[in-house]
Amino acid sequence: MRLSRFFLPILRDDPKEAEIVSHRLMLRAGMIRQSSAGIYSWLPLGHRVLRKIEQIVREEQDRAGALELLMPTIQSADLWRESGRYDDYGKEMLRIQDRHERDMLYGPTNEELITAIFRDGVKSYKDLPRILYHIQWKFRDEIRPRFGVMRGREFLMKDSYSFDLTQEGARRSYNRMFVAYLRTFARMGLKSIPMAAETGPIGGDLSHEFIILADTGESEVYCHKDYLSMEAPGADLDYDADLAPLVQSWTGKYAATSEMHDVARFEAEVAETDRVTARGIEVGHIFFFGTKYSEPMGAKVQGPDGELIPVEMGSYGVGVTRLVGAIIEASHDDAGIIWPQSVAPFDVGLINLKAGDTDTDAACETFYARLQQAGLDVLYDDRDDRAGAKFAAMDLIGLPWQLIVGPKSLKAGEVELKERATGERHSLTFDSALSMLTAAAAGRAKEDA
RNA sequence: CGGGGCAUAGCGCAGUCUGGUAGCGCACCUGCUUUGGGAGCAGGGGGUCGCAAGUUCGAAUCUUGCUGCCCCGACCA
Repeated sequence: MRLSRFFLPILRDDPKEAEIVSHRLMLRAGMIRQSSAGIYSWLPLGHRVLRKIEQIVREEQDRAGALELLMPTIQSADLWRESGRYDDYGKEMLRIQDRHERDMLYGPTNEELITAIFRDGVKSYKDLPRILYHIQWKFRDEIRPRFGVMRGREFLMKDSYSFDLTQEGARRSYNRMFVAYLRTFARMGLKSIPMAAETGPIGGDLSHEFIILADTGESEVYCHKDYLSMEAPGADLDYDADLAPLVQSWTGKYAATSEMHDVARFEAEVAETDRVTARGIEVGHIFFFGTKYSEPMGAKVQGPDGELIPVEMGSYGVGVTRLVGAIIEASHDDAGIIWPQSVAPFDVGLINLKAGDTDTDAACETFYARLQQAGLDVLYDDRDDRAGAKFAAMDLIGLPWQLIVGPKSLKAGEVELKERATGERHSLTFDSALSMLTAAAAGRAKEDA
């Protein structure tokens, strides 16, 4: 993509309404614009990141055996009356009427809808277990939206729902999603830690929040320091194997958000030198809720003995739009965003330091073509602008690599390759730079495999 | 929903107290000079001053009502 043809409305000054760093940077980098409180338009740069995150989530869901579908944003109130939540949900739910004055709502979540779909389509225990998911816009009329896309009213969410015959089966589904989440967040360059969360109506230990650590995170978290060095399972993981030991290894030590924090337990279970107190952002939440919806809504299957059994369900959410902000909170510096390679809107920014100079232009055109041929996503800054302005813009939007091409280095037969994360710059031939870049991209592809 | 604040050009702001027909920086357009970390000079374009009513010869400025947005708290992926 040539920057001269792209839509990238960068702001030099901080918009005053943006308090936290991710919100400021997203506005300044031309990723989003606010439409109204807690509702945002995603501009091309932001949209690219959103799609990349969505795709990683999708791939890991698929890998774990979940099946993608797509449910509507607008739902009928009748379904919610079946579960009893129409009256319980309160003002967070956006209620609307169609032209026939039928009560409708903009879905804040999809338990009712998925349960209805499931109940109409599945009658036998032989069709279990299943995990279904979709990635869809939700609306929750938060009392006070804030922090940009981190707590918007309209947000993109991946929500999965598991259906099992027994609680033991539900635990296996839960473990699948648990492990899928470890991989999902790791692929985005995030350190995520599962933390025990408030258990639902069923109780038990099947509820976890996935927290990523960021200095500017909204909640205080406490955990054993071993979690910081644990590696998410690799791509060779067999989801059909018994995942319980793996889940156990990620839940065996102390980890809690401030709501669940128990100082006495923390101090008893974790040696003083192993205690970590940090700040975190919740990016995923998984829980088991048994027959809460299947019972009242009649989602039952026939068991081997012919009896009707309400299915055991769980639900598993990932805040896709929130992740965009969360990644920035976890990865930025004074100059701007620092995208992990896997979610970066482009792999590399090609900077023409002297647009209009025949030799430099020609070299850049060649490099641009060759980078693309190598399968790299390139943002080519071909604008006639000052070097400083180009550096500043490229640092702000945070592409992982900058390939800097100017007459001086060209004369020496070289280009400069700058790594955004470290600021390190290497002078080298274009061919060497190209192999470094393709190696970095290959590394990313390998993680994905 | 309680408390506080803001609303003037794309962004950041001044002007409001003391009414006289809108200004600054950045961004944008044109030209010249510049050119490796947000250049200089000159010339330009862009605003129903959030909306509505009122007071007045005259309202960004005063009065009343409304709306939107932000911050702090209770709630959340």
